[in-house]
Amino acid sequence: MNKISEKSVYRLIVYKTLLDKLMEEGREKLFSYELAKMASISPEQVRRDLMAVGYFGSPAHGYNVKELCASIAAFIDPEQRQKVVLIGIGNLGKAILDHFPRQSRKLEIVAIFDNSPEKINRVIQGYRSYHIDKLKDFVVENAVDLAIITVPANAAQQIAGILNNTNLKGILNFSPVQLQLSNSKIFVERVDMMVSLQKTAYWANFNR
Amino acid sequence: MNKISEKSVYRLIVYKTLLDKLMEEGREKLFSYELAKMASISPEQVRRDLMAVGYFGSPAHGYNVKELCASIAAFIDPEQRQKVVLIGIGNLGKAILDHFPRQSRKLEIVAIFDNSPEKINRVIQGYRSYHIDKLKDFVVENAVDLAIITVPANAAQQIAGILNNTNLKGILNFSPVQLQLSNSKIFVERVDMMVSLQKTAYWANFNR
DNA sequence: AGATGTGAATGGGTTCACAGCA
DNA sequence: TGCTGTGAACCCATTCACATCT
Repeated sequence: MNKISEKSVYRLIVYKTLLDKLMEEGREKLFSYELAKMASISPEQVRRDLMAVGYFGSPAHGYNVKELCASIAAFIDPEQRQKVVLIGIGNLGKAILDHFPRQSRKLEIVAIFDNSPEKINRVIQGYRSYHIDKLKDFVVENAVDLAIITVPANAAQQIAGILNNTNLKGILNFSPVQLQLSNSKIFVERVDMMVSLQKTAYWANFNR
Repeated sequence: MNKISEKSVYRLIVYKTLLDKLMEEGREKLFSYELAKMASISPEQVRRDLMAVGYFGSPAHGYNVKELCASIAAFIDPEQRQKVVLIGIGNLGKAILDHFPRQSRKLEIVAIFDNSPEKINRVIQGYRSYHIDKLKDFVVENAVDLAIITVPANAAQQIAGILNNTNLKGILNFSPVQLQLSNSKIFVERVDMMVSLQKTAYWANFNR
């Protein structure tokens, strides 16, 4: 595997999302500048990113949408199906369940967790819910790959402690807390909505 | 104002969030490496970022938490209070209302919008809701600064079109769509939870 | 001694510019 | 002609290394 930057991977996923939609609409080919415009990125950047996936377009006709899509998928999608758990069934957790693509080929939510009695041992939005006490055993026994943390700030580090001693591979952390993990095998991605909002406020006020 | 990078601003906001909590806990001083650890960043990076805000610590005692906090606030917080609207009162919108700091000095949600009859003309989580038809006039008449978009994919571009012709300064876009705006005065920050999840899946599988 | 602030070096990411192709 | 793929140049971000301070 060639080395590739975190940012390129992110953009490839964005391209893939756009291409999926184009494909549905029956689009057959497109040029780098078209994809660039849709993603608000320079055409050179798009071509540079595409070099990594090893699919080549034609100067005359650009890229074949279907083939390009397949090539990017081959590059970014994990080989095996990934088992995902979601922890924290509040509004944010439910929002993610809403957005989660049901027919995703590669990512599957296998269980959801909370500590509130009225939310556990039920089926919520089609997913089976359990108490957090069951989290550790569940992750270990089912070889869960990824966890999405959507619990409030005060509970986040406790969850991290539980997950720290499992074979988990990655965490997507939406809680407003920087998790401290000693297990450096676990990749952690953090998304803090309030930090993003403050960032927006800063740049909106004197952009440039 | 010295030029500063987008990433530095983001980190400064993270520092500020951490320092606020330390201050509440009564912490009085700290060293760069401590802040670095909490933010999972190198100490040099922290010091470099702090150069931009113009607050200087002492080699013997590090930084005074309260003063540093105030300096960062002076640097990143907008001068005026910013009026914010939220568009889309689904689970995601409600999640943001949950997380929104009520006593924020600088950011204030002044109204929320949706197109569903049972969600409008009410008070939801303490915020007044209106139909999207009212959005444009509201933004213009109240000189709204920022908009948070949490509507589904199919409605997002329509909202962007409405906001495009206002004096709005920034948009935080949570919808899974790259908004096309002709008004380049508007700063747009995009957060796509599903792209973040796929990114996590990629790096979790062969991290490094 | 053990921090800080910062010039200099390094490393990565993006854009430029152009050869090559249909 | 008008695109693609890509070396080279440029630019920005991070880290190193060290003079400086208490």
